[in-house]
Amino acid sequence: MYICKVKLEEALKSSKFKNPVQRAGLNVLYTAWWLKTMSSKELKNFDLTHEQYNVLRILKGKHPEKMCVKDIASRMIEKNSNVPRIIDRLESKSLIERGQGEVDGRQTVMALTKTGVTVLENATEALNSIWENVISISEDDANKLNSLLEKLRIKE
Amino acid sequence: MYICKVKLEEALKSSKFKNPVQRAGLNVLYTAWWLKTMSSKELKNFDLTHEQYNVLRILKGKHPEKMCVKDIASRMIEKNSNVPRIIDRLESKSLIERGQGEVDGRQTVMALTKTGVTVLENATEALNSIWENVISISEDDANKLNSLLEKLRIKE
DNA sequence: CACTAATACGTGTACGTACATATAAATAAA
DNA sequence: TTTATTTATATGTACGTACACGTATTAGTG
Repeated sequence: MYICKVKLEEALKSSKFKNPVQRAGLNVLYTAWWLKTMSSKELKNFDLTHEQYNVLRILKGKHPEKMCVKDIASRMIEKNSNVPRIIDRLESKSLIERGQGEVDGRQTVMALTKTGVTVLENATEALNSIWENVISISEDDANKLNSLLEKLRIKE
Repeated sequence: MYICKVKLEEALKSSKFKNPVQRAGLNVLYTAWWLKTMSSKELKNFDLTHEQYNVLRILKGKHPEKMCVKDIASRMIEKNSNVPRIIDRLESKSLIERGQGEVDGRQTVMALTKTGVTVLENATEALNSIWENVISISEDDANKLNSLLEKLRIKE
């Protein structure tokens, strides 16, 4: 049902990898694309992009407290996300409410609206369900995968 | 030296994951961003984006044969890449030469120029070196990682 | 307090993605 | 061969990223 459930060699139509480490790097990039595409297709039903969903999910973590742009940015998966623009779209869809910070006037602070909470809950349910159905890996293997990804990123 | 060499919890400032599978999914997404950002910073020295480099690398695989847009697209990591636009930029930098297909007039075919080959070789050397220095995982673990990523993507 | 530096956001630009649509050429069908 | 369909590519739009720069506000310094 879902696209490109294939070995890396088939996905890239290539079997010329320098070494297992290079193959692993490309495999991570390809798997990330696969995950993101799969999730995006589901989120489209809720008129959300992957990034907009991510911001809503982050806001939910503190709800009903307000968060500022910087705090949201620091929790995004992609660290260079241009949060103000993502916020613009969420606000125009009335999923968040935005205002100026009272303590620090430089800050823009925001929180989920009631609609935002509802949309997020529905989207999360759908997304969790998709992930459960599509990602075929045991909890045990997931733990191993987590450990290896951190080995890849972290020296020592 | 390189950004965000930290556990996922620190990177996302969150430790609330639904289960190891969700954590693994987010870990893949974050690691991919990390790899891509690291590579892009290096490729910038050659005035290339990650995607432009990818197209050059694909063309190199058949060089000096020409390839058409479709063949390149099918080998890209991100399967929705808008190849014609990436090609535009490579052509304007004289890294590839583009023409109409002779066998099939619908096709746009292209090949690396001499400059393209040189730039690619230099960029590849730099990129390989960076990956070797920054990715801290043994070949053995890389093999395990490859196997787990495919377990994640592929049913059965 | 006045002045400077740092910080939080906003915005412009180049590039890329996702997707819909357009166009030309090749292929299939009548 | 004429018409219809498919295929290969190009292009327009909305969205996001990466990065530079501008502006307002706060914090720090003399």
